[in-house]
Amino acid sequence: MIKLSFAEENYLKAVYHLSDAGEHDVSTNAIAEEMSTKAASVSDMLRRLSSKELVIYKKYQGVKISESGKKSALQVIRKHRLWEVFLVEKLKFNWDQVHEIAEQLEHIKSPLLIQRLDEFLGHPKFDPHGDPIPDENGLFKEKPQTPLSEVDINETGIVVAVKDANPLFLQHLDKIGIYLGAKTKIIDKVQFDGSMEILVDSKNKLFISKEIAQNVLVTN
Amino acid sequence: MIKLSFAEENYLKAVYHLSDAGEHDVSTNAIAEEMSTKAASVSDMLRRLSSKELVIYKKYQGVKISESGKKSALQVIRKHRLWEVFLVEKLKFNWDQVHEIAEQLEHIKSPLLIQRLDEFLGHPKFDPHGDPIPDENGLFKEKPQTPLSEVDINETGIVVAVKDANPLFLQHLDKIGIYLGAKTKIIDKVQFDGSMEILVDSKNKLFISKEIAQNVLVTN
DNA sequence: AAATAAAATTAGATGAATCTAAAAATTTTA
DNA sequence: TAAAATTTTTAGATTCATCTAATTTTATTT
Ligand SMILES: [Mn+2]
Ligand SMILES: [Mn+2]
Ligand SMILES: [Mn+2]
Ligand SMILES: [Mn+2]
Repeated sequence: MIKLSFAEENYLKAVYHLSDAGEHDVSTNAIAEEMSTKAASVSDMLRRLSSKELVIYKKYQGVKISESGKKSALQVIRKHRLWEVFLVEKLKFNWDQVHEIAEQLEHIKSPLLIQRLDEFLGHPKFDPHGDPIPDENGLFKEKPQTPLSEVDINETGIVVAVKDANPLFLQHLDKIGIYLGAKTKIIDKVQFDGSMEILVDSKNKLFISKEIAQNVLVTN
Repeated sequence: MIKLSFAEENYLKAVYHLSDAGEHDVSTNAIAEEMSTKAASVSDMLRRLSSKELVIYKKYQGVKISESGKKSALQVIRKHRLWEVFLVEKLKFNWDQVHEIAEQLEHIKSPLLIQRLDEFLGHPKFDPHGDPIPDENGLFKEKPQTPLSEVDINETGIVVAVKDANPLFLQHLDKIGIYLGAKTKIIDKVQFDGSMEILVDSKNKLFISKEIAQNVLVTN
């Protein structure tokens, strides 16, 4: 695996995520949006990544991540999520504070460091947002998960992940008492606006908006 | 404190170290040597650092670090040394393995991260090589230290630091049984080549070269 | 004090990564 | 399907950090 620049790693991660792990093609504009940059910069970078065979790129036709690109992206994602676990478990950060710092730490190059960090953390399988941590070979398994918005009335579930790591969203979840591991039961759903009433841990009754319901993932 | 690039931080550190904490001026060639780069690149960077008032630079006259430059350099050094402690104390790295990785980690920008790391490590005052760790304000105190080469026959001491963090040197110290905290007593000194015979922890008799003796620092 | 050597700076290139503005290709709509 | 709108790429700059080669300044020798 060749040594990539921070920018190359960030682009690869964006292509990987936007393509749903390499399932479908990704547009230049989608990447520009995700990375808060300009389409022209994206075109330029795609040309470079393509010449290194990290992506499959045909001008005007969108881009796909290659096998070697996917491998690199997964290692960066592994590092990102392990560092997030470290920050929360060891340094007592809140889950809304870790993403930004992990964006930097994910680019540190030292396989031994990551191996030791993984051991130190006890080989965690999920990060503080419920996202799976790939192993050294890029392998991982997801928990089965459904957005609260799609759960039926009277059904129960356990919160296993959040779809978005936006700090404001996470802080809001903190405030209303939703966290990974919380037990949920759907009490009522409002067809009109997609909001719902739920019971958390058999004691807290909450009204949540459609936006919240769509971004909280549960298993049953 | 403005945000500096990795390169700027590395140059500032080099100027700080080569000038003995800002005591005297530093030559362009010395910096180039220290950083394994070319004098032309150094001149260029000094011009840029000077325009940001991080160094005091007069063409052909050498460079001095400014007060704000010193402040920045000390924060990078603080991060470097805290990360080294983390790697050794928590991730079980050997003291010869940590410098390279800390060279990367020292550039992570997050004051809160460093504050938390410092707490997590129990506010260490020295790094794995015996170097002092500056506090948030850049303040630190050195242990009084003398190179073994300057200790008189029959005098004892405790190893408190090493002058060089070169992995080969540190591995050699491991092999012969010299470590931070070891008790030393000078048995004999050879005028001819500066080598000496010492007793470590009252039981291991060692012959060490001048090079070793000059780079092992003790207190009495 | 010249001549020579050494050290340092400048000139001019290069490669990454970004940008704005203009041009080209593709998609949508009328 | 032709026109309009949108998306994407290219052209041309800019900034940072580096390099080699040439020039200039300073230091050391005869
Ligand atoms: Mn990143
Ligand atoms: Mn995460
Ligand atoms: Mn560094
Ligand atoms: Mn050190």
